[in-house]
Amino acid sequence: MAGMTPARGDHDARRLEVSEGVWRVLSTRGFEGLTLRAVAAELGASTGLLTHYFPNKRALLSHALEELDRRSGSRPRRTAPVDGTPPPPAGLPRLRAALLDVLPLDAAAAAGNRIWVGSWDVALADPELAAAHAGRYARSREALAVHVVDAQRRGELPAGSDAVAVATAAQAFVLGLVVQALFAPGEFPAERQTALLDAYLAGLAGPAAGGTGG
Amino acid sequence: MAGMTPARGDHDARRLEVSEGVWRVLSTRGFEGLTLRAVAAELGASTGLLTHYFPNKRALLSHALEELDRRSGSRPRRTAPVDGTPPPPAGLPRLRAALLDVLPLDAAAAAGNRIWVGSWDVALADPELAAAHAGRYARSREALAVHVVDAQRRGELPAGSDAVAVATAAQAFVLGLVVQALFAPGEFPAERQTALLDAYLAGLAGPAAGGTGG
DNA sequence: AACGATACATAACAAACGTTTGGTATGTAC
DNA sequence: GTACATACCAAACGTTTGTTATGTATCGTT
Repeated sequence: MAGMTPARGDHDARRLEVSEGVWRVLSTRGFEGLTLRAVAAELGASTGLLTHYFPNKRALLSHALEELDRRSGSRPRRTAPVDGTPPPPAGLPRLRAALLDVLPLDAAAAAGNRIWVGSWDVALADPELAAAHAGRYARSREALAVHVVDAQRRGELPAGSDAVAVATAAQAFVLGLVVQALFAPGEFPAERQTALLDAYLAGLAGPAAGGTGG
Repeated sequence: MAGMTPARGDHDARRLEVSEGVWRVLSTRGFEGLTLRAVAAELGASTGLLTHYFPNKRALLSHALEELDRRSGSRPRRTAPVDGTPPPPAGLPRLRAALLDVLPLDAAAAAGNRIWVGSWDVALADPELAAAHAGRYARSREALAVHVVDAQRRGELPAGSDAVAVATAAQAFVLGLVVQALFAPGEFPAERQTALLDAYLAGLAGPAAGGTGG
């Protein structure tokens, strides 16, 4: 059953397999090492296969990044787990879960984050990719802001502060922690990352007392 | 014996001019667009000039990054300004100044940060560069920790918390803010970056205001 | 004036790159 | 069975890359 007809699902499935090869090359050799030949070798195929499913290298890369975003973005493990585990209650626990989802707490998350961090160089030099990235982070901030508002309604976070600002700051915090953890994985095991995040959230909840001018 | 060859300073000065060309190419075209010919064209010279001052491309890049680090790292504008302005007092104000120095508050700082963020991809794929980066961030954290300790001694920050953890978290915060500001400069003008940082610092100072003892 | 080192420019080099081309095998439609 | 589209592989294309080789002008020293 190999090399079959064009059932539409097969085509998209094959494109996803190719994207997985792209991920593997990116996470080990970086964008600098992303060549069509490297991806083809990773798949045990030829470059002809790649050009058959994608018009050019940019399309190959864009699709891989979009697919990676869908994987780790629209289906967060901790916010809405796939197994029987119930999701954390709305409000602060769910904000915490969403932020934990970003961190490189295991090897798979580290590989994904390594790709994401690596993509920043090429994205900042390519307006189209830059817009895609900016949109992604804006959407992520909005999602976090919803959790912040929930937490404020429940009294878990001070009600006076700007929810969007809190969400933006929280995302900045985890993004920066990702970078540091990738460069010094030995110094940033999962427990330390979690502890740092919890300390950050405690700082948000702590100064509650009423007015927050500004 | 003095000066049998062209003055040593001239040689190093020329290497720095070359590095400036490297910066210009990196900040506009990214690491993907860093080629010897691009740098040569940027300098209005030939690739022969580059190979005369650097043995190969990696050395060219390493030197440019080290020089960039020395520029923005060992000579922070706000922490120890060059003009007559007095430096901010030790403790929390100086911590704030050091963190502000990281942010892309003007075009020059944005260009430098864009290079730095772009370097992460190639650095994560190159053990030698990765070690250099990890060392840089570790040193930066230590410097921040000193300011945190100062602030704790002065009662500007709660004395109970781990100074290294606070410094690490603060660096994560500004690093992540850098990334978001680079991708959405319109949404993150200097005032907003400063406001977000000040809110973060207020959160650090806030929760212990009364001193719960111990 | 002659010399050797320095400071480049010019040109060539093999390797690697993204892309194109031509071919084969296989499946569906009629 | 003919016709046509899909799914690839293998090879080649022209370009770009980092690097090397060669030439030449300049300058300090003798």
